[in-house]
Amino acid sequence: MKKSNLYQKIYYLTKKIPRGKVATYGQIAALCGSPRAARIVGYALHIIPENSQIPWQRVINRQGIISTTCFEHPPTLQADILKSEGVEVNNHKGVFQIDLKKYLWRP
DNA sequence: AAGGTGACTAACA
DNA sequence: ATGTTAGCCACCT
Repeated sequence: MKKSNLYQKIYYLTKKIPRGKVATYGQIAALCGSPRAARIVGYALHIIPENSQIPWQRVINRQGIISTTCFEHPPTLQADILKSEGVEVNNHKGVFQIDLKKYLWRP
């Protein structure tokens, strides 16, 4: 069950992202104390347990773009959930983008 | 055990 | 501005 301390931190911090806000992979990594572990954050969310209660949809890349490739969690679904939480998601020709100036979580 | 991979970034050309 | 390159580091095979 227990993966690694880093993963636990990632999941813990992701849960702290408030509704209506988003965070970037690098941001989560930095809060974990590993500023260079952005890719690990992505991987951690990729293998996220289904019943984990973790708001994976609130984590996006540095450009404010939804970058999931996971078949179980497609960008369309992520965009829908975010919109339902009050986050503006611009569908720019199949690329879902969010205004980080407005919606980036600032701890 | 060792090499490959990726829901990333920042730095260059 | 857009495309390419190189670091990154825990997990997977």
